[in-house]
Amino acid sequence: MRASEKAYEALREDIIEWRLLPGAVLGEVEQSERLGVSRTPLREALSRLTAEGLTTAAGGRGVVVTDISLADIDELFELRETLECKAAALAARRGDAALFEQLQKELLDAPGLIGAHDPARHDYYGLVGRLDTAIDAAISNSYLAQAMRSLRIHLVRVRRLAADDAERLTAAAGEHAAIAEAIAARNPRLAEAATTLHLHRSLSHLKATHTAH
Amino acid sequence: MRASEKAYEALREDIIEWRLLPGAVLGEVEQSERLGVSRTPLREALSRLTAEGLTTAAGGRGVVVTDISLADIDELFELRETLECKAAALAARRGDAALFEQLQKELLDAPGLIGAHDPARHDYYGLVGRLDTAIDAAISNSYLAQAMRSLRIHLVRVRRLAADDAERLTAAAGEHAAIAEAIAARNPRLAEAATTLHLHRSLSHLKATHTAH
DNA sequence: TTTGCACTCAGTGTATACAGAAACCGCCAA
DNA sequence: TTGGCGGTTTCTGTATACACTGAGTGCAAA
Repeated sequence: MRASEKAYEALREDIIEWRLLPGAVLGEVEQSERLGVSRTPLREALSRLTAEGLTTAAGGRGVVVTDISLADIDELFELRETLECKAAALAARRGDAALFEQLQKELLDAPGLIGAHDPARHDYYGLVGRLDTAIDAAISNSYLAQAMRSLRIHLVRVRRLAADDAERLTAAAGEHAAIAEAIAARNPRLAEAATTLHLHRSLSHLKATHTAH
Repeated sequence: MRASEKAYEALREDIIEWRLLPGAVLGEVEQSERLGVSRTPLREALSRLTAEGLTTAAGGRGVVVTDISLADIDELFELRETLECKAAALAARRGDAALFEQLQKELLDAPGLIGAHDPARHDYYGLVGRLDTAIDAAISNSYLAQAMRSLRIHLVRVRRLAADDAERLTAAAGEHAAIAEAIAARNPRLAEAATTLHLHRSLSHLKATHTAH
């Protein structure tokens, strides 16, 4: 793997996992020594992070990890609803019904996954990730897919703020199943509605746990 | 101005103005000599361009200018309609009515600008740009605004393909005026409808002139 | 005591040298 | 004639040295 790639992955993980907190200054020399690469590939990594919005250039004094406020989360979900509703509707028109039927079945069995001994919810998030991937492929619109990918980077970071309690995840799995069902049924409006519902519930849960802290 | 910024602007202009055609290979040494900067800032410029989708990394052999097919234009407008309709609706809810009333008036007078001796349509595009900026500001959603900005980079490039005939520009000015009017009237659904109409007409015109070539 | 200026230093921005990898060309063999 | 293999070459990827800018601090003067 290229050194710049390695540095990028490492820094992104550190930011998403909240090991590097908002406001932290990422000096080029400091980080290049920490990650064992030279300044040139590290600069490239910082450029990518800044372009994605995970860091911001603090004129002259390195880059700092961007903060995420409650207002940001609202904005993020506003865009997310716009993009994902459109994506779900398009997937319902263009997607492979059999694939989404299969995903629906697996999602209905997801409560079993959540109950299992998997602290990181690896299986569950993997399944949800497969639904995302399937939708991305079904919409066959690279620009929309790209916009959703760049959005998900921020969402993963926000997700870490919320308590991943089993109750919410079980409900979320059901909502995801409803989305998959609507797409499999080739019903764009229903897919949109199911997505809207899911996102509103996610946001409510997020805000509830966030304000609790 | 920083050398990397200078290189980025120069390359972006060259690509948008179709001086660097799709498929053109941008070698680091070659371009750094042409633009009078060293390879390091040029690499940063190429990274940004690739992140934005104007170029793609051609594994091992530099980066190449990306092509834009008719299918790409369809995808681009699919995303554009999604984002701009949402933006227009939000602007209608949150925007400053007086500002958009003013813009509407100016847009209704735009046919005068188009008739004037201005081969680059500088005044006209400036006015449309002010409407875009006003909407960006009104939505007060940095993520949505960012998504729209990255989209516009590609759109400017596509616009150069279409013949900027006075007839179409005059009609477009009227459509823009309708959008501004709907926002000023604080009517989200109307703003959305006006935007949908405008984008469909733009796309039709684009396709008509494109297939003519 | 406060304000302004200059000096210092840390850190980025740029250039360049070197290493490694991938593609192209030519040659040889089947 | 064509396919494969190896050398050469040119490119990117990385490291590092140097320059310049901007901020912080300390001292002096009002």
